[in-house]
Amino acid sequence: MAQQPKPRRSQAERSAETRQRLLDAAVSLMHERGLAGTSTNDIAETAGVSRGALTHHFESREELIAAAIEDMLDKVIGELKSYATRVAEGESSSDALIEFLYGVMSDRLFYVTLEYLPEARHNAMFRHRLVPVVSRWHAALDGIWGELTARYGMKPEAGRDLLNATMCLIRGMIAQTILRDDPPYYRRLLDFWKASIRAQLAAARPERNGPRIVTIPLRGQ
Amino acid sequence: MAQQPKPRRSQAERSAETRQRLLDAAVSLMHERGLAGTSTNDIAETAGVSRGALTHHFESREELIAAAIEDMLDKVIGELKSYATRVAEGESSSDALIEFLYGVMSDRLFYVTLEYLPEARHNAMFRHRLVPVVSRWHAALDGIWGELTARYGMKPEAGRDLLNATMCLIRGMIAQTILRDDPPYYRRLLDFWKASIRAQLAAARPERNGPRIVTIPLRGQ
DNA sequence: ATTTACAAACAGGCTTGACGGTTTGTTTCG
DNA sequence: CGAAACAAACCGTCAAGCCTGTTTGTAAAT
Repeated sequence: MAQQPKPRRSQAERSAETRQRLLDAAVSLMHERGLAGTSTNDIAETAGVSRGALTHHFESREELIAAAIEDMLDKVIGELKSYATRVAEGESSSDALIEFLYGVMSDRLFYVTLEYLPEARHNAMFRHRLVPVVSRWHAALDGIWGELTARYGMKPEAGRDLLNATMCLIRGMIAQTILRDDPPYYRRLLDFWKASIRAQLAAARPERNGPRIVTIPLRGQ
Repeated sequence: MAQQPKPRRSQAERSAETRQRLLDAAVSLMHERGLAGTSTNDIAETAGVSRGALTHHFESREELIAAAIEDMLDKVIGELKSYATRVAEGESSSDALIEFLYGVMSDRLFYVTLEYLPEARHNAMFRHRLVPVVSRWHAALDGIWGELTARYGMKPEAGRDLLNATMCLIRGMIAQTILRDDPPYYRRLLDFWKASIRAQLAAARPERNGPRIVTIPLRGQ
């Protein structure tokens, strides 16, 4: 019989852990069963706490869901910033960045987003609660991308267009995976996009190694 | 007292109208209140028929929702095909096509799609029911786009990449509108994309009017 | 001892699918 | 043709299930 591990945790510790377990459970269930299929009962059970504990920590289901999304996004923003420092140290290509972004989005992030977007669309309270968090996420994205495009001597505005297009493309791809299961298709599309970005970045600094893709049409002139 | 307009409709006519009213109501409500906020009660009320009539025509809520989506998609496929004939007659540019596609998607189509995608993701029956309809939609898209790219002498594969990227971009943009209300942003992004497509199409037929966008970097060489 | 964290039971509301009954249209047959 | 038999469309009600938020009770920390 092992000694019971009871290190007499402080209230703050107990509380924080319970809260975190609930947040994690909420995100996992949203991902696995969808928002509609995620009841407060399920969340409490998955978290291994009672429903009473849940109602103690969160005023309503909506509040819990919003907090869970916020927590998820903050963690991903952390990942993004740590990646940004690596880019700043010159350890990244546009290909790698696109691959990284697609990885982050398709791991769980955008599938969970697809779960709560409808709710955000029809529930103003919920939406307003989430907008600032999403803004932080975009700011973090802008930072890392600005780093990259600046290095290529690209104008910030043009770079931002490229970033925004990239993110929209990734969103659209992931949304499509739900009704079209075709990995080679997505692989091909992502490679196509990486090549496009490479070409545009190369075109942005013609003084260095010059544009390689755009030279092809010159034969015709 | 006006004569009651009772042209003694046949059973088939009565039935078809009731059914159609239910389908239309279901799509409208999905768009306005979301899938979760659309009960069979609401649908029957909006359609102006009794709930009994609803259960008579559709075995279950799920079946009704699926039929409504199918109906919506089939109608849009119709629009698409009629647009395709206009393209075949040479009455369209890539700019106009992109604008048309964005218009179709953002009018209702993709917002409704965002409503049922989560359900499709977690409900295999529902998903399998929808896959063939979505395939028809993509086939219609391929047709119209192939028409356009062929006219520009572009290889079918390259053209398809462009189409797929365009559709994913549009999907991602529309998804983003829910948490980012910023029309100029979307306008700008769409214009950016139209320019990109124009450049790629121009590059595909250098023998005609030659590439205009890609000539800029030549100064540096 | 008092506040905080947690637990369990409860009540109200909503939704879906099922069922019996009614109206309307169609077909059969004298 | 006309009535009767049949089938389809339609209506209103009901019961079972689930979910959320509330309330009441207990244990743990300060």
